[in-house]
Amino acid sequence: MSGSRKPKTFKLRALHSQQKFGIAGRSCQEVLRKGCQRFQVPVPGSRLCLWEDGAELTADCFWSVPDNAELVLLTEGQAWQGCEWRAWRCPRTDGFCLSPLVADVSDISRFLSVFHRPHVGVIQAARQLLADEQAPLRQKLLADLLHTVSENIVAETRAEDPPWFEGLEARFRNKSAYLRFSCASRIRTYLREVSSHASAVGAQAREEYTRAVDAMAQKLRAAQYNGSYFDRSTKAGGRLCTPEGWFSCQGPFDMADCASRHSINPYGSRESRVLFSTWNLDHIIEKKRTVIPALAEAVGEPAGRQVDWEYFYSLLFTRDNLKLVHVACHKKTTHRLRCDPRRIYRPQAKLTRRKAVRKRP
DNA sequence: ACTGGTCGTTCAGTCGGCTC
DNA sequence: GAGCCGACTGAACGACCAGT
Repeated sequence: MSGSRKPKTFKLRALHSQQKFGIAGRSCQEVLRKGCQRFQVPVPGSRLCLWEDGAELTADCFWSVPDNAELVLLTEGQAWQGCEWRAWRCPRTDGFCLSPLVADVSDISRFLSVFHRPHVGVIQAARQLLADEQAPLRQKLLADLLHTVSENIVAETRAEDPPWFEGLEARFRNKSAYLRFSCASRIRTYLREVSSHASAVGAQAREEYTRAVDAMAQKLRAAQYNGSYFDRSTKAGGRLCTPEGWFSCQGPFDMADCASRHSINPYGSRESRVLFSTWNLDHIIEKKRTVIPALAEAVGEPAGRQVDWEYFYSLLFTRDNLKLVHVACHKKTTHRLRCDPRRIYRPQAKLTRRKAVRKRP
């Protein structure tokens, strides 16, 4: 009879092993044989137990075990009492519930999945625990948990998530528009700083400096001050976040990535929005110490060459030279990086060629 | 009403000079 | 050499104002 049935599937692991393998068979013996082969252990003396409660898998109960049940392969002399359980009071029924303790990577993964669509009971239980909690560490863990599960990331408009907009001007009607504004505002400040440096440039070079700044300002206006970097509704490539609004720290200026794996979703809650304002756009090649002085110097000694303002534009206002970093990854020490001397002026060959083309009738 | 610019302020950190 | 202090840097925000 069992021969006509579809093979039963299991997840099998060896005792104390983190790795699990999918395995299927039409009988207890078949699964055991395949399992022994997989883990390179002898069949004689080996047996299969349910991971959950340690009960031995026998021919009698083989077909009644749920599909994809987790099994532990035990060799001679080994024993498995089942995973550890802990009791907790369910706020819904006010009765005790049992759940397995976190044991390995896949279990943690399952544990984390609770936060995607948290059961109302989980939230209530956490609230109740937090209300009575005195230990700071547990307070923090519970508060973080509650904060995470109460985020309303999907909501976009003021009507959908009024608390998110608390303290913001009425003109901001959706989250993306506000974050777009916030980014553009930061970048406008950079432009203002570049512009205000004109007074420090020698009188002769000032005109050229102002011309370069004007060109950059025009390009920046056309790009809407690159506000799209913070706007999750922008298409990929134009934003620094995921379509859901998650930003990841890009790490200190001298590192390829963030060792602490900082991340944030300012779209989730008012608190996250406020916290996000402490994240910085860090110039890899420093704006004030390096880029602005280099631009001022370049316009001062052109020697017939034309300053490549677009190169400076990319250094000052674009992600080519900007890293979004958590405040802890924002190193304020001198970066000691220089502008690329080959890119400060437009290539001479091109200029000559352009002039030549212009001279033609 | 919206957009964009300006100004003042805050905060955290680095750096160099000075004093003990 | 250690500690203090002021100047400076980098980044951000809110309030206010002017133009469209």
